[in-house]
Amino acid sequence: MDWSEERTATLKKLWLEGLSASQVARQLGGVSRSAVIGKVHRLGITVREVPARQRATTAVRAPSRLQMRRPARETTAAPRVAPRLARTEEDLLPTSGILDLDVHSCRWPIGNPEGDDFGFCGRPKLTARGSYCEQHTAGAFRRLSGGQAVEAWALKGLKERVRPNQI
DNA sequence: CCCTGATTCGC
DNA sequence: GCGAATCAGG
Repeated sequence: MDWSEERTATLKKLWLEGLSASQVARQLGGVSRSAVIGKVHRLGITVREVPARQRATTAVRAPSRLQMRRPARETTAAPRVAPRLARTEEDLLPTSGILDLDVHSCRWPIGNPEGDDFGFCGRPKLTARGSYCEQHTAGAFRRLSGGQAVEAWALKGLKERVRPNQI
């Protein structure tokens, strides 16, 4: 079995509906749970629209599959320097809903996750491994007149609900 | 033991 | 890009 466009779409749909990896695998047929998880990661859709009632894990890194220790890659980690506030409102306009996100989309969350306006920046990511576009990565964000320097989405109270590097 | 997702890396 | 193997957990 290969990941045809159709099967990929089905996977994406079921996963975002909140089915577990094994459930998705059973429904698709011909693929293992691992295959589904691998594909989900490559698609960059780690966070689901409807979280499973029991999220089994809390994002722990697994050691190397072999004994071999290699230098830790900095792949899924958020940028070391947290992006700052947007300088203008235009910078905050989302271009993507969660269904539009792909591997190359900036995952900066915008709006209220429980509201209709919620979306993601969606502009091209600066690097393949990173999470954000150039603006959201590079410190193009400035503090507002208040003087505070924190992520815009954190200011809106989203921080407790959204883990940007896993979206 | 059943299950969950996360991660690595040979292929 | 793919996914088995292996990890940390519920």
